[in-house]
Amino acid sequence: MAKHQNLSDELDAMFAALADPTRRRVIARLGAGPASVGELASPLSISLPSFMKHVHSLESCGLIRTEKSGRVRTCVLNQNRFRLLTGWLEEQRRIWEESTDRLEKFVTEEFVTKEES
Amino acid sequence: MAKHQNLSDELDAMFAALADPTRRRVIARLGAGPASVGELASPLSISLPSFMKHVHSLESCGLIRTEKSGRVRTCVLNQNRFRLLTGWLEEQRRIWEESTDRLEKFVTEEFVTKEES
DNA sequence: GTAATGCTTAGCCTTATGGCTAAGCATCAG
DNA sequence: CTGATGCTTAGCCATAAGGCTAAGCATTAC
Repeated sequence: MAKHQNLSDELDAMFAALADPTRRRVIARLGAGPASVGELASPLSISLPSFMKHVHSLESCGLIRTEKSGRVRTCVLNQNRFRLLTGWLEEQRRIWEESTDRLEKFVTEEFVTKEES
Repeated sequence: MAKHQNLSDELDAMFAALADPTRRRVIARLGAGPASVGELASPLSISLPSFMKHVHSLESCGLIRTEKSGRVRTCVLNQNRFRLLTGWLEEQRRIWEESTDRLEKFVTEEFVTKEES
């Protein structure tokens, strides 16, 4: 039930979740549509208990949602969640582009100043 | 000297590097321009040796570059490196949008078929 | 009702991560 | 040349991550 904490903790969990090729593969597979735990695990030479840890990691950071029906647990991608990631990355780009702009403005002003003198 | 491995390992390292608030703070600060290790560490109640581990983590995954001049090590952001991340994220989006398109096409065709019959 | 299926729980093991202190080493300032 | 500065190295420690096996527990198929 642990609901979303602050943004920083959420980013921690999402970036950590994506820092593993198995979990990125799951994400990529789920992009094509929902799948059961068994379907997701079968192409991955790894035991099911180990695989379940990856599923929990992805679910607890919100990147996927899962639901159990009968004995089958189905996983679906939660696309909205990716906005937090792209949002952070875009923010970084904004910061450095702003700073680049300032530098260019400065250089231009210096240049003009020198030209004028 | 360990040069870049395969894309998957590079993504592992970069996502892992970003899964830590201290390192994200460093990235954000460097967006505004280069800084020395000391400048970066001073606002962060953490020992210098501990902080250096974060610097190394960021450098070894390529997100920053550093250079030592005299006794000062200066760090700069390596913006290009972010393309690998945004590239992967965009690829995921492409996958799921493609699949959504296919679904819409299917639904439309079903609808047309039923209308025609 | 029995057996197979699909996941789950429990618990163990090894390695990686991220913090620390203490001590070292190369510059730079005076 | 001596001391302060700025980073570095070495090494310790606690916790978390990610793998495994063995065993359990509902559901579904026969």
